[in-house]
Amino acid sequence: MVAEARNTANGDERPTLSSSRPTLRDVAELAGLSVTQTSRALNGHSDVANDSRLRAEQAAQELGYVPNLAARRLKDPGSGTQTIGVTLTSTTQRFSDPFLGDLLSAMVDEVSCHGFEMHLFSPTADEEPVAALERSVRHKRADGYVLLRLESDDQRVSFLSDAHVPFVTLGRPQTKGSYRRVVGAEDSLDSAVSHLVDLGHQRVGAIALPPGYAISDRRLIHFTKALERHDLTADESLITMADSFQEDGGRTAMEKLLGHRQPPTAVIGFNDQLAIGALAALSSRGLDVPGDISVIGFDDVSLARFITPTLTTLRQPVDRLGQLLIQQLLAAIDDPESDHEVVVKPELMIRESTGPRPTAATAN
Amino acid sequence: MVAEARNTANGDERPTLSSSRPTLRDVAELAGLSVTQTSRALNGHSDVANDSRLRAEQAAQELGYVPNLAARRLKDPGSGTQTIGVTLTSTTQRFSDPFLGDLLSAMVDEVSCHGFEMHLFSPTADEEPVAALERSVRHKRADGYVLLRLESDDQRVSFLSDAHVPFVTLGRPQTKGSYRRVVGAEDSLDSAVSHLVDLGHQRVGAIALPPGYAISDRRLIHFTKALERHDLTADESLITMADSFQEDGGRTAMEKLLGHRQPPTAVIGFNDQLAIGALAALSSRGLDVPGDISVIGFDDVSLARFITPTLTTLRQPVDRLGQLLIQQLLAAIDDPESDHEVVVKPELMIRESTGPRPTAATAN
DNA sequence: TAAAGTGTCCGAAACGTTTCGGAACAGGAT
DNA sequence: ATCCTGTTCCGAAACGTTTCGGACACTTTA
Repeated sequence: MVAEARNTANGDERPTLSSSRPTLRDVAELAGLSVTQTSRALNGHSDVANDSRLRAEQAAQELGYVPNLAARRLKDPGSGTQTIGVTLTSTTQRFSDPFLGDLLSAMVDEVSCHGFEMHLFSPTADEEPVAALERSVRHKRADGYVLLRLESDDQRVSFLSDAHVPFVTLGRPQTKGSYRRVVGAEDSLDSAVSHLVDLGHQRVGAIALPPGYAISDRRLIHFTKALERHDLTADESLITMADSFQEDGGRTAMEKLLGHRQPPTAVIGFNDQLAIGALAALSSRGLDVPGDISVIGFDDVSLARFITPTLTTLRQPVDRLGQLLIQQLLAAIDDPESDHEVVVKPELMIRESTGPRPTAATAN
Repeated sequence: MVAEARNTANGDERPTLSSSRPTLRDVAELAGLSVTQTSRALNGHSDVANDSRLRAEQAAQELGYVPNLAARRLKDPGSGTQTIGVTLTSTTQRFSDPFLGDLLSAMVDEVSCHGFEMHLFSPTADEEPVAALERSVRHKRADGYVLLRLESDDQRVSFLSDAHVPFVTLGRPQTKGSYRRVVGAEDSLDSAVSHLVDLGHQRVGAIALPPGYAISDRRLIHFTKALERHDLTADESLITMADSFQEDGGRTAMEKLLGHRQPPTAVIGFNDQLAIGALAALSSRGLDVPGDISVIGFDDVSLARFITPTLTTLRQPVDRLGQLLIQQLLAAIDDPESDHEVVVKPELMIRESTGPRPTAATAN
């Protein structure tokens, strides 16, 4: 009878498709229930009869009911936004890096698998990196955050820790605190150095990432450790800091190394873009790779297999990294004060850019 | 008297700083105003005394008041989310393309300049491309959308048009409707062909983007037009569709072209990744670029300057594209039914990968 | 003096949801 | 009859904001 009253009231064919979205009240009327019961039915509470639940669900279906998130959040601020935030450090450190681009793609996919959405933001030009994050947190835009391109002593980590907001990091900053993180294996660079030593190289140089980032320090430390483990003298002058994460940084760094009075016979770029920049520098000097000098990269971006020579590099399983980051973050959202570290081991992909140490070692 | 009652009720020193965020009521009490007036003061309405406005602002400042977005949106659904949505077509078409990565970066920057946030999403593996968009629209997650990687007859365009949701596209789909779009200049490929003709080339091949995308068709049309304009016969067999946007697609396409009984002496890849894949194919065949064959790309990703040989390519001003997309979208949000097209002209960057037509033309 | 206008203010209602407290009812045990 | 238990239901309040309509005190105009 209630249903009948509804039908005549609303017109014949269509159930109030008129203006805006149907509300819970509309569903309740159609189902012949109170708003309360309809809410409980749709949210799977226990004290609702099976029959009622069915009617409620069917009515919701029929009306194309979609709950109003604003209202829900207003009533129950703890309900969360079903959104995760991803933040970049600065406007100049961006997705030009194909590694970051791929990582982002992987994260987007994993996020939607879990029914979440992704919120992406960066500080404006005149802001501190942490400012954009503060804004997002204040507005409760996301349930948790992924921090990329960590700085050595990253303010964002301490801010989120203090605010008790869940987050996950790629890489391990110096900042103390309990949180979840995904990091590369400690000994990743060892296999690269090992490979070079097997080929007879003694003087192994490095093009390091710009200082100030957590990952820069880490890779540097593991590189020197790897050298020591192979009884090579860690010659400080064979390590050059690049001034960017991109190809041009790699090129100028390589040129600096070639100016050395006794240049290395092999060089490891701490990411693929740096290595590719190094290759460009070598090519324009007329040097042959790997004939005159061997080059190794880090990340294994898709391009590494398509340049000439193809690039020997430490492969990071970028899809898996993205998945892990999101999974860890969701775990952190469920259990805020947790502390966990997932280690992922890069794998050396041997290609054309590495070869035996040249016999007459003095190039240039 | 009201203020006095308030004070005694709340205790002496602190104005209810206890637990969660301060509300408008707290600000009002501190300012000695009604909630109504405080709201109007903070929102810059006209019927509030200067003195009151000052007190309200100061109180808000002191309490660190941040308006509750959920409540605001609940009351006034037209107020918008200050968010724009960016959607990708499918999970496999992602930011591996450095062009898309750079574009996204540019958009993120521009978005934050305008005080907006960005919402990024993609359909899950088993969804239609339009499904993720529908979800986002239903939940009113964003005020408008940027559509990338448009398909020839893109369902998302018609869906958003029908739903009267503002959006902007990169490229021009076939779907009719009035909306804003940013497109490359019609004659972009003409300068590339012109350059090759100047170098004496007669047989110019193309590695086209996979079919089904708006941009694929467009570039193809302009390519053949450019050939005609230079009185070259448009030999269909010299045009190969790549089966992906990435390097491997370019490689296999190039190999196919090399299998031609009379291969082209110059090839244009319709994006840089395809061109780089082509270079890889040529290199593994032992062919010299540009000695044996010239190669041109499209986009000018940062890498184009660092491979060997450096890549002649049509530069897309990616930062400007990103800015324009966002600006157009914001304009569309202000004026929903607008129709506008912004044309951006790519510029030919001549580098090492193009040279004179080889004298003994029959390679291989 | 009355009417009309101006500048400033406020109470109350509304947005759509969830939840608290209790009500109505059935059945079984006392 | 009375009490208890359990199931199913609902009214009303609450979340924090904006806005509608009206109110008050003054000043200007007729």
